[in-house]
Parts: sequence; structure tokens; C-alpha cells
Amino acid sequence: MEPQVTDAPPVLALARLGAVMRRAFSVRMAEEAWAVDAGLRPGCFSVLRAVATGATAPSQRALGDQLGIDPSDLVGLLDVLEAAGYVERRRDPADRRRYAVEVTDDGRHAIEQFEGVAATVADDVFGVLAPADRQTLEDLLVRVITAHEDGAAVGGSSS
Amino acid sequence: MEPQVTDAPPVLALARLGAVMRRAFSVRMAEEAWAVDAGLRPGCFSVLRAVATGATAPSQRALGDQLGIDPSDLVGLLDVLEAAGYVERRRDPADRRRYAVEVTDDGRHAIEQFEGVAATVADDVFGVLAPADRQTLEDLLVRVITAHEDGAAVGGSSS
DNA sequence: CCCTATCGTTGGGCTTTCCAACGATCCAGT
DNA sequence: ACTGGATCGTTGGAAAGCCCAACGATAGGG
Repeated sequence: MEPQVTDAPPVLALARLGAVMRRAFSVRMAEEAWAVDAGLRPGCFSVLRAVATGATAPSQRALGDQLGIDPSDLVGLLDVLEAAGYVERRRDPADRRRYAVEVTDDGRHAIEQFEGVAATVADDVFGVLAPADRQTLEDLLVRVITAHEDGAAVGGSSS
Repeated sequence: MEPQVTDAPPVLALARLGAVMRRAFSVRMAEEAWAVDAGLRPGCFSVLRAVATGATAPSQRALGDQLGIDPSDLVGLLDVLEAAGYVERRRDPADRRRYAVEVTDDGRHAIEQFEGVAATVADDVFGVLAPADRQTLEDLLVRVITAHEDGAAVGGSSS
């Protein structure tokens, strides 16, 4: 049998795979007391890591553009992160409209924690592949993702 | 410096990429009159193609299990597809609880249409890679997806 | 014949995502 | 110095997707 389960352009299938990963991550994270107590949502970790990996403390708009998150949604995510003590909002002295978002030591520690959880999820999803193939897949994915993070919206809001 | 733009387990980044693809597909599909008139939503096409590619006319439960879609959500998607004339719900004579969902000729034609749109989206997303790398990536993704379609829930509702 | 399980369906709740508008602040031109 | 337009963060609400609980209709086993 084997009736062509997925065809050439697996667009919606990949979308579904992404949703599955997000949900799996959310479920695993719900078991971590430190995350639940702080009210951390899945999106918080994307933001936290973007803040930590960026060279300089970015503004919220720069964060939103990089991650493709609407600035209005970023507010709530940063509120949670700041309440948890993982980031700090400081006024940019050069432009007092902006906040310079900086990660704290606790924030860096939290990143290590949740990356362990992410690794578990990745094992569940990519574990079906041989190690070499898995490495190849992850490398290619990172290339695609970083290419689109650099500011190229795919098909959406071209105002 | 070189602060690791994306780390080893790109879990949330892949989730975001999937969301971007879904949205891009939705936007492109909103420009197609035949799709808008029928009220087709992104999920409809996953279902339609699953019905068409399956060997025998599946039941709605089988469809939901295969695609990871809740049976309750499948109802609305099939309602739209049936109203558009792309599928037909026939009572399974052997078990009158079940519907045997069959694709129509119009449905097959619609699949060709929307797969062209999906190819456009795939070009936008994967076009940043060299053709050989893109082919490798798509092959590996298909392998991962099919492996999880065969009935292995990743992290969520494992009863 | 009865009791349990399954199928499709309905309804509701939760989360994420997107969009419009508003005060505060910066910048350019006069 | 003042003013008009643009940008930043924030608020509020709308829309869509996903998941769970419950219900009638039907099938199957004791």
C-alpha cells in the first residue's frame, strides 16, 4: 500500500508539525513548577532567548520584528518575564520612547532550564531519524529560519 | 562574541515557521475567488487531500486520527467541503454509525488548484536554499511527518 | 434483551494571533 | 522655539484554531 501520505510541497503538514511541537513543549513545560508558578507561556521563551542572544539590549520593536511577534503581544510576554525577574526594562537614554530590554542572571539560568525541555521535545520529534540525518535536518531548518528572521516577511502583512 | 543565533533544539523556531507557512498559505488562498466563495479554510485542504490519497473512503474518526484533528473540528471542515461539492458523506452500509467519506471529481480538481498555491508558498519559504539542499530538507521533513502520522502522538493526548 | 463501546455531532472554553487607536516621545523644518 | 509628522510602547477587542465534555444513534457481546 503506502499511499503517498505526503506529497511534494508539505506546506500544511509542516505547519501541523510546528503546532504539534509547540503543544508538546507546552505540555512538558506545564510539568515544571518554576515555569508554572511564573505563569510562563510558550512564547516567553522565544522572547527570552532572543533577548539573551542579541548582541545589545534590543528595543521591543526590534524584538517583534525579529521574531515576527506583534508589538502588542510582546507587552504581555515581557510583563511575565519581568515579573519573573528574567529581564529588565530600562529606558534607552538616547531615546526615551524605547525600552532597552536586558536579560538577568536568573534569565540566563532559566534559558538553560527550558532548553533541556526543548531538547526532550526535539528528541521525540526528530528521534525517528538516524543521527546523521537528524543533524542535517536541523542544520537546514536553522538556515531557513535564520534567513527569514533577518527581516523578510514571507507572505503576510505587506503594508 | 558570535552569540548562537539559533541553538541546537530549534523547537519554538520551527513552531513559528509552521505558523508562518500556514498564514502565508491562508493569505495566498484568500486571493483565490473559488476558495473564498466556498468558505474554505486552511484545514480543509489537509482533509481533502487525506480523503483523496487514502486507498478506501475513510471514516471521519480514521481521518481525525491520521491527521491529528479532533473529530469535533472535522465536522465543520467536512461540512464546508461537502457544501462545495468536493466530498460526499455516505453511510457505511456495514456500520451505519460511520460515514464513508469520498472525494468527487470536483474535489480532485480543487486539489490540483490548491497544490499550486502551496508550491508558491513553499518556494517563498524554502527558496533561500540551494535546490539540492531544499530537496534534502523536504525529504527529511516528509520522513518525520509520515513517521508521526502513523499514529504516534508526540507529547499531547496519549490515552 | 440489556449493557457497554464507538461514531458523528454540538457546545463551550482556552490560547494564540492580528488589527485599530491612543498618549508619550523624537525629529525635521521653519 | 514651535509645530507637524513619525515612531515606541501600550490597551482593547475581534477572529481563528485547538481541545475537552456530553449527547443521541448505532453496533456488538453476554
